Amino acid sequence: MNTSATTDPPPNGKAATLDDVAARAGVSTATVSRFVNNPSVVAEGTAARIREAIAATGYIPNLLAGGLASSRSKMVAVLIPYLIDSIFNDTMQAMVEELSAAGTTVMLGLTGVSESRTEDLIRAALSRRVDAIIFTGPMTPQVEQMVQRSPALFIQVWELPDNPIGIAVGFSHRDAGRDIAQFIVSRGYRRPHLVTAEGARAQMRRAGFVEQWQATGKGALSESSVEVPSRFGHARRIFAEIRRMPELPDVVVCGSDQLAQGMIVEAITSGLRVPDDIAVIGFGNSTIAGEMRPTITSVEVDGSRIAREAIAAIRRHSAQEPLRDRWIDVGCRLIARESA
Amino acid sequence: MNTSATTDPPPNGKAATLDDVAARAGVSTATVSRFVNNPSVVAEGTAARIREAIAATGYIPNLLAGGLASSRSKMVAVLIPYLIDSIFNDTMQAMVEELSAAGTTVMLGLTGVSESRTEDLIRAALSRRVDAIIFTGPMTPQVEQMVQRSPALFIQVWELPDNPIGIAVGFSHRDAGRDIAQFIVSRGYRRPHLVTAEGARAQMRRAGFVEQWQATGKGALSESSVEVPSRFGHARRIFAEIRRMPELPDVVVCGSDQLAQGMIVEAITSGLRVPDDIAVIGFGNSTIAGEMRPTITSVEVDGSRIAREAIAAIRRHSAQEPLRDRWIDVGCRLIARESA
DNA sequence: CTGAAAGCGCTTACAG
DNA sequence: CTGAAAGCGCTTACAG
Repeated sequence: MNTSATTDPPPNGKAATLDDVAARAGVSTATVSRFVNNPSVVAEGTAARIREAIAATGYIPNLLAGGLASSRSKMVAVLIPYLIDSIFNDTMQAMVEELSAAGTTVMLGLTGVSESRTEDLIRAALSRRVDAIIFTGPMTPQVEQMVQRSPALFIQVWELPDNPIGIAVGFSHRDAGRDIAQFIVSRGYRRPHLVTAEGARAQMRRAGFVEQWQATGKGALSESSVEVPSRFGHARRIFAEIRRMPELPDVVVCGSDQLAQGMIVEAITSGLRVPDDIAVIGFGNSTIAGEMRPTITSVEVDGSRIAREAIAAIRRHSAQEPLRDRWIDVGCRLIARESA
Repeated sequence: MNTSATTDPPPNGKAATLDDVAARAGVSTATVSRFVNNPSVVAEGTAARIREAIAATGYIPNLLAGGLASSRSKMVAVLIPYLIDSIFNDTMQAMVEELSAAGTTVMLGLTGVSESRTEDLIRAALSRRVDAIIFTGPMTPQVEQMVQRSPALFIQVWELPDNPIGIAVGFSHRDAGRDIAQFIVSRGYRRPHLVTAEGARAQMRRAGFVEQWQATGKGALSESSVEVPSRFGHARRIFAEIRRMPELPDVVVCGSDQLAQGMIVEAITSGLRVPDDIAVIGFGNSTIAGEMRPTITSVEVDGSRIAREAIAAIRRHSAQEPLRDRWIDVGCRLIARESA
């Protein structure tokens, strides 16, 4: 037990390096490096001396140097549109936690809906020589080109594009839309109102919904659109639109649980009962879906699974193993609760 | 105008380096480096040739190497407890956006409430030789020690501790608590119910509230406590507690707008009117505060200002300028809306 | 299991 | 305004 870690000042003014540790432990820097990265390959006696030296010097490896030398940065970029109210938040929470637990540094980029910002962030990620880029945004030719010539693994999550550059971990938004329509039909709703955000994924869900509704539904479909992301605050305007309709819809299909929550608040405030007078369906199964009153019928996406699959793929890619699949379909499932 | 950027393959299989650019432009690597980091110091003719070479080779600087050589990583760590429902989200959104816009890479760490995880993340940040660490968690001796011997600027945000290690950008939670009590008194409420989360900052607000209430309030104060973070989902239990009380409180003071939102939903669902039967106050002035029905009386914290001050401090620190203040008080202000 | 040494791709005094 | 060269702190074949 050596307690000098807290008392020994660094040898000089600056941070301890591998050299300092090696000198103190009486071994070469190569051996210290091996110990730090893969302790099992050094003899136990040597390891003990190195451990002591690391503690005594307060050595913290310089991953800038390490990454440069090994050309493996152990860093992954995570690019999402917003931090606030994003439908990806649960997935990203799991993603960031698991990456950190695996010793990977997470670079966060907020793309908003700006293509130029997205490109800047991709460029920044490539500048850091990230091992992978986890991406939720829409592809542009610029992004595609930058990413293609880089060795970083490009992972599109929350969707399954036809031709992913790297790999995709997600689900079919078209199928999700169909599932919702099917559910609505099975419950006997006849006047659905569909609220769709402008993004590509939301449009895919809309397409699936409309397709299925036209095939099996009975009654008229009305629609509204909102900016991305589908937020709580959009509900006020949408609800006003609905109230102006000659006949009230019997179910409102929302692009997020936050928007669904807003619709419920608007409905209740104006004296309607949910789901009796008007039913509401959300999307994403965020935590509040199960906590709202009434609880919100929503579509669950297994964010942890997406995170795990993405991380497994990164691990394989880093180990030079071939990627097994270009598409990893994690599916999604509708959870019927009180609101519809 | 040179369009070869999109057509020229990289010279060999790997990414272009400064050497490639320098060779193509017929200058030294030093000059290219200067051009990349400070274009104005190179002659215009030279600059033009370098620009062409960069475009042609698709050169993307390696910031691992750059950071190692300059010992300025242009990276900042942002450590927050959660991505979901966090009261910091608006501040952090602004922070990340402004950092990115300034060309700084953001390393994101999710500390949860775990001290060991916090320490791992601090260590990871120091391993990357970040220029600064933006921190919202509680200090531990371990964290303090690691951070103290590092050249990174340590910035505690959303609070003003007595003795910050680096600097603090925040506000007095005690004063915030006092302000809320004062508001309540001024509105004539007499039976406040205070819901406090376990975290240190929430406890400070509680202390300020209780102090002020005892000095100027009239009537009995009741209390509940919740886990951090103060979430929407906590409302159900708290409301049940309140209903069991012999006399209903006339105002519920919540630790976040999300919790306040939950309280409103619970109240309305059980047939109470807000604020007539029971008033509700939030904290943080998140976007939903102004969007909820009724809109939520809350305490505004200027997240953008916190972000800007933090970034200005980082800039000064990186430029070796002396820090001006150890505490930057951005204050906070109560915004009266419909809910109380 | 361990060491000597080259090399990763930049930056930056220093000199001109 | 520009170049030659040392150095940042690691990793990793290669050899033993």
